[in-house]
Amino acid sequence: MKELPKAYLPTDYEKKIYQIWESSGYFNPDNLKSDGEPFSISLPPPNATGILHLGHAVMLAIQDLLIRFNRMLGKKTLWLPGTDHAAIATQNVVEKNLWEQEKKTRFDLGREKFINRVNDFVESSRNIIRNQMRGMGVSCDWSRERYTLDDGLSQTVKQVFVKMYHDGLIYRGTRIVNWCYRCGTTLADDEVEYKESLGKLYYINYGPVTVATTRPETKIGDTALAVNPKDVRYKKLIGQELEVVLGKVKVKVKVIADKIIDPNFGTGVVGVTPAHSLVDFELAQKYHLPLKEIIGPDGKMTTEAGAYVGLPVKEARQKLLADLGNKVEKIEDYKHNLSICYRCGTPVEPLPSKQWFVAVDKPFKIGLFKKTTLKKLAIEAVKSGQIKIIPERFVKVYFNWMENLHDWCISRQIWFGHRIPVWYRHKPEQSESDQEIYIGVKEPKGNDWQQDPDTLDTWFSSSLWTFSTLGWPKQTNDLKTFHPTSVIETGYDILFFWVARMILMTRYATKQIPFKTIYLHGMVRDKKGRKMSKSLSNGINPIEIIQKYGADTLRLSMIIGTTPGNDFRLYDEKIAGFRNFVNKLWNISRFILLTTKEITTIDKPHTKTLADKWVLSRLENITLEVTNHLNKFKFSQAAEKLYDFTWHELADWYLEIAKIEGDKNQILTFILQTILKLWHPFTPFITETIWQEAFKDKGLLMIQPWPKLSGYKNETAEKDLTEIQKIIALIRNFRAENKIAKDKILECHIQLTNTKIINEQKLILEGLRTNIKLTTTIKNKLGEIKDKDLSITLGLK
RNA sequence: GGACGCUUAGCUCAGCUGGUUAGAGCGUCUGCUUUACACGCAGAAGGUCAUAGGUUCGAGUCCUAUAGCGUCCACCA
Repeated sequence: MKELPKAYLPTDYEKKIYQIWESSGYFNPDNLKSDGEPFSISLPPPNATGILHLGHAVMLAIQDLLIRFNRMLGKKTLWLPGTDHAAIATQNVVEKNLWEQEKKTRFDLGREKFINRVNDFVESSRNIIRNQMRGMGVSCDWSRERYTLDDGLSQTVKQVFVKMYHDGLIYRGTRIVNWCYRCGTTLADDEVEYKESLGKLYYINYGPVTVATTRPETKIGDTALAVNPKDVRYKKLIGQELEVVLGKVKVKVKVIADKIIDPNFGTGVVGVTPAHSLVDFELAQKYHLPLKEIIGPDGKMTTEAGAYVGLPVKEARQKLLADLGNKVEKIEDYKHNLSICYRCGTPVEPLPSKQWFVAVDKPFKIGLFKKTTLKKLAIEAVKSGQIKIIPERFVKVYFNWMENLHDWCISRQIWFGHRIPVWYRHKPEQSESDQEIYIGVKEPKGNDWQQDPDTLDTWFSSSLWTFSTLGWPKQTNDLKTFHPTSVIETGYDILFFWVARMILMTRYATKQIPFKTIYLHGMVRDKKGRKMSKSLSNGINPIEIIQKYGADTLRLSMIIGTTPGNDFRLYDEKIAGFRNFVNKLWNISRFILLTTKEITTIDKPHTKTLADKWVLSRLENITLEVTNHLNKFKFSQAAEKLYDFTWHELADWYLEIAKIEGDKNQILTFILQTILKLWHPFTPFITETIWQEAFKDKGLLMIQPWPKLSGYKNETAEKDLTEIQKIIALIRNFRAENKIAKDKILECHIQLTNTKIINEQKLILEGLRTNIKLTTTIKNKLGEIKDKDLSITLGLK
C-alpha cells in the first residue's frame, strides 16, 4: 500500500521529525494528559565550553531512553536540560582565545570587560550544544532550560552560602591549599591529578647529616629536620637547632622526631617545609614550627628565599644546585607522582592561603534536636538505601571517598563564576582580622563595602542543580512534583566531583535526597581501548557519526553491548553493524506496509494459523522481557532481546511465512505498531518516521501508550513452531552439506510423534526454502536425518 | 600502600538470584538476482569460559589463592 525508499536515509528525516516533536509541546510534562506519577531527570549540564563529545552522547542516549520509556508508560515525565558555566574550564578557553587572537590577558581587559567576553562565548557555546542535543533526538523540556549562572540559580547559590555560613558550615581560614599558578587559583583536592614522572632524588650534605629530597629549592623554606625517634643514628641530634648554609642562604632548622618518618627512605632525615607541603604543615602544627613562605602565588621565589628571590621554581632549583656544588653528594633517579592541575596540567604548588571552606565534619543542628555533619548526611543517604547506585560496587567507592573527605575549599581566584557573597568594610585603623564583615544574599548599603574578589568553585553551584533548577527555595509546583528526581545518570568519572557533592548539599539545603537512583555509565574508548583524547587525536565527533549513520544508529551502538560502570569501545565497524539493523527495521516496516492492503488499527487481532499464534505469543513474551529489563536499568539486555526477536524471529521466520500464508493485514499491522513502540526509546527517529508514514492518525508515537499484551501466550504453539523450525533447518542443512542444487526438488518423508503438525504445516515445510515435496514413500533414498523422536528421509524423485 | 574491575570463539563483548549440547555482533568459509532489505538470504567452521585448589548432585556463574591487563583512591621526603 505504502511504498518507502529501499534504504533508510536518516538525514532525510531526522531534522523534520525533531521539529514535529518539539512543536508538539510534549517534551513539557504540563502538556501531557496524564496525571500519572512523576518521573524526572536533571540533565547533567554539559560545560559551556563548546562542542559535545561522545561522553555526552552516551549520557543523552541513556537518559532519553529512560525518559521516552517512562513517558510512554504514562508518567508525568520531565527531563530538565541546562548548561554549566564550568568556571575554570570556560575562563581558560576564553583566556586562551584572547591571547591567541589579540595577545591580551584578562588583566588587560579588566574584570567587567573580560566577563562580558566570557558571557558572549558561553552564549554561542550554548547554542551549539542545544543543536547538537537536538541532533541526538533528546526529548527534554527546553522551556525549563537552565544555566548555572542564571539569575535564579545565582540566587540559590547565595542563599545556600549564607545559610551555611550562619550554621557554621562555611568558614574562612588559612590552610595549605593546592595552588595552580598558571590558572592563578586554588583547586579542590579532587581537582588535582597525579602524573607519574621520573625525577631526581638529591642527597644534600647539611654538615652533621645528609638530607634526601626531590625538591632542593624548597629546602630554603625548611624550618625543621625530622627523623624517626627509634633511629639510633640520629638520636643525639633530636632537639638540637642547626644552622646550615644552603647555597646563598642561611637556614635554621630544629631537629624533631616523629614516627611517620621512614628510617629506610633516603638517609632517614627529612627536611620539613611547612609552607609547601601538606604533610609538613601538619607536622609543623604538631611541633609548633614556624612557617616560611618561599614560593609565591606567581610560582616564583619570594623575598624569604634571599638571593633566589624572583626566580621561577625550576630556575631556582638549578641555581641552588649549582651553588651547592659538591655538597650535593649523590643524585638518584626517582619515580614519583607529580601533582598537576586537572585543567591545564601545570604542576600544583601547595601554599598557605586564606580561603573559604565547607566544613564537612562539623556537627550542626538539623531540625530541633538532631545533630549531624554534612559527611554523615551524605553517607546515611546511601547507607539507608534511600539512594541506590548502579552498578552496586560504586557504593563502596562512594563511602571510601566520603569518609576520607577533607574540608572543601570553595573559593577560586578567577573571575568567571558566582562571586562570593561576602563584603568587607576596611577601616584604616583596623587590622585585617578586625575587619567588619557582611555576609548576605543582597549587597550591603553604603559604598565603603568591598566584595570579596573571589568566585565559588563551579561544583558548588552544580551541587545544587536538582533543586535550584526547580525553583528552590520557593515551594514551587515543579519542586513539589519533581523533587527528589527519579534518576541521575552520568559517567562514573564525576561520581566525586558532582554526584557525591549533590547528595551532601541537597540533603543539607532541602532535607531531601536529590535523586533515588544513580546510574553510572562507562567511558567511551577507541578501537584499541584507549581513552579518547586531544593529544592522541583519536576522538570521534558524534555529529559526524550522526551525519554518516544517523542518531538512532549512534544511540544503539552505545546501548547494546555495554554495561553500567564498564568502559566500552566504539569504532566504525561496530557502528555500521547497528546501521544495518536500523535498515532492517526500515525494511521490515517497508514490507509490512507494502503487503498490507489496508491499514487497520485493530487492538486484538485474531490468529488463524500456528505461525500467527506463535508470533504473538513470542511478541507478548518479548514485550514483557523488554519492559522488565528496562525497569531494572538493563538497557543492553532489553535491546538485545528486542533485536533478536525483530531480526531472527519476526523477519527471518514470520515475514517469510506471511509471504506463503498471506492475508495477515491485522496481525502484521499490530506487530508493526508494537515493535515500533518497543523500539522507540532506543531509536526514536526511525520509529517515529515510520509511524508518521503509517499511523499518523493515531498521533505521535512518542506519546503512545507502552505496549501491554495479554492473552496471546501459547506454549503449545511455541513448542510446535520450534519443532517446524528445527525440521526446516535440518533439511536446509542437509541440502547445503550435500551441495544439492537449489532448484532440485527433493522428496521428503518426515516421521514425528506429533504427526498432526506435519500435515497442518505442509505449506511452510515445503515453501520455506526447503524445496521439498512431502510424501509418505521415498523411491530413491538420498539420506536420512535422525534426531530423538524425529526422522527425516530425503530422496530423489 | 588500599579498593575495585577485567581475563569467555580470530576481534569486540553478553551471560540475571549456580541447572539440560556456553550466546551475540563483526570477521572467516560455502552457496544464493528468493517479488522488504547485498546495510541482504541460506548454511558452516570456530571456545579445556586466565591458572590452581575448594564448596556442591551440579560452577563461566559461589569461595580461596596466583598471574596478566586496567581503573580509582591515598601519597614518603
